[in-house]
Amino acid sequence: MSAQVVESSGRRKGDVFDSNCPSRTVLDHVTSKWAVLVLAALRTGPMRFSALRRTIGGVSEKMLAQTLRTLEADGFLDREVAPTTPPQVTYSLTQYGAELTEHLTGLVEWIAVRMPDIEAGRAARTGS
Amino acid sequence: MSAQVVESSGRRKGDVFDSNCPSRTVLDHVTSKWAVLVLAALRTGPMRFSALRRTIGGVSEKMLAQTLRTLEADGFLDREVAPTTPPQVTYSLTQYGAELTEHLTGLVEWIAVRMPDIEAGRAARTGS
DNA sequence: CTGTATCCAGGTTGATACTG
DNA sequence: CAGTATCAACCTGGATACAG
Repeated sequence: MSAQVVESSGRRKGDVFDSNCPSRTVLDHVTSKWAVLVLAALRTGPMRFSALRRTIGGVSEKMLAQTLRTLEADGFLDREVAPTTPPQVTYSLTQYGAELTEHLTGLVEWIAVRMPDIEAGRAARTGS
Repeated sequence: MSAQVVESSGRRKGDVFDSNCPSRTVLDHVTSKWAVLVLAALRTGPMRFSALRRTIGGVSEKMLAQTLRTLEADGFLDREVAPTTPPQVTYSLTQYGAELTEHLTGLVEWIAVRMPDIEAGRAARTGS
């Protein structure tokens, strides 16, 4: 799993530490402010644009659309348009998206659970 | 684990979907471009400033220092200064930092492993 | 409803120079 | 070595208006 080709630079292929590696681009995409929340929201099932907008507090239409397009281009999201009037667009996780989201939600839930301890620690350091 | 207090807004306490929740701040910190890489780098052991700078491709001194200060304030990093000349500053993960990093590296490694498939999928969509 | 286009303010980043 | 200060450039992101 960690046995990989070593280049002259001393970095491994697929290494996120390499600023020229494509995986850095993907990493930036999925760890972007809104992408994390979009993926987390879709984890429980497909959602429409407006539902995502309502679920994710503080997101603008522009940022949501932009994030959705990026994630779709990366192959993490499927976009399905119902030819009705008005149109209904539903987003869902692809298989890759679902795998990715498992890792992300693990992170998100850990933060949610540990948040009280984190804040307490911060307050203690500020106080001392 | 998922049983939490429901507020009038319909959001759960500690919910990252709430734009006013402190956990959103922490989430933004740890998913920021450089924080992910700093934490991943420190996973294998303590490192000094210059070593981090070398390891993480493309990071500037300013951004590295800024990221380190944020993570330290959040309680994920310890900063130890050796009173020598020139000074040597070593960074290491706290217990929280180590837990957090486990989740992050899971994500990072998944991306590294899946990268070929992701790129192939992207190429296929572009071509069609 | 689900976007896209445009404009613009503000924050983030990087280069550079400087300090302990 | 390990930063901090400053400044300009870039990009992000929000508001608004408009389109399919």
